Amino acid sequence: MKTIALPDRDERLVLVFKALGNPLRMQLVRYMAEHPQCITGDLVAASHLAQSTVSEHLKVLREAGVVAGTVEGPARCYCLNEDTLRWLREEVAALTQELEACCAPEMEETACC
Amino acid sequence: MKTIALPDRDERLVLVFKALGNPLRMQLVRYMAEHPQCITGDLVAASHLAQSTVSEHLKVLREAGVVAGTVEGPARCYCLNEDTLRWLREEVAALTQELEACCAPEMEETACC
DNA sequence: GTGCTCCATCGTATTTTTACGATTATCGGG
DNA sequence: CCCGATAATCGTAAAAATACGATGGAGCAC
Repeated sequence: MKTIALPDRDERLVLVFKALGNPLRMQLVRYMAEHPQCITGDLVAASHLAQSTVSEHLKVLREAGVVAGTVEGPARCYCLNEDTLRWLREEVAALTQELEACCAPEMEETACC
Repeated sequence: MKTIALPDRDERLVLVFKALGNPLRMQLVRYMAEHPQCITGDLVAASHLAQSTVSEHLKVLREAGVVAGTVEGPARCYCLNEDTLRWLREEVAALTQELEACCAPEMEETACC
């Protein structure tokens, strides 16, 4: 807690959550899930927003490791980073499990949970 | 896409991601995972921030359904909402699976992914 | 080289988030 | 009923995120 920095793991986790915690970026991610080989221009067209805006959002997703963008001729081909998504799923699962180990069996009346 | 609202599912997903996409809130969640019966005051003490600040963050987590706060005498007992975390894990898993169904086997050279 | 297409970055205005102190509300104990 | 303890809410200031047009840069065709 306090002023001390978060462990790298949580820092990355927060970065990924923050990247996914925006409506447009969520839509971009969904679009990429449905269109595995898409280019920035496709995403711009689908979003109905300015090209620069979409580009900024793609940067956030890139920096969080949620997507990868490879140069494909003059364009850039974007796709989701499966490793990150798998890692994210496991981190969320770990949170749940940590809980079950604590709150699990017979403490119904002891307190809130 | 466009100006049309997101489906409820994505709206909720964004809300949860946004709630978790903040360093302090992440720390609060971790604290709750380790201390299943904690009170607002505990979280305030651990965070070294003003009580009102922590209370606002707890509100964000509550409204996203990430935590539940039950009245426990004059205090409020907070704990993680396991249902939400399980749901979140499944949503993330669904994203990954959707991808694997598309990009899966032998398209190594066709494009970026 | 010139030009063209595609995209990232820059500068800026607007909106949202964050953090704080002060205030208000609620629950018990006397 | 009044009090003390515990938290939520309000008002405000500072910081960050968002969206845009304009500019700049990299790749390819010619």
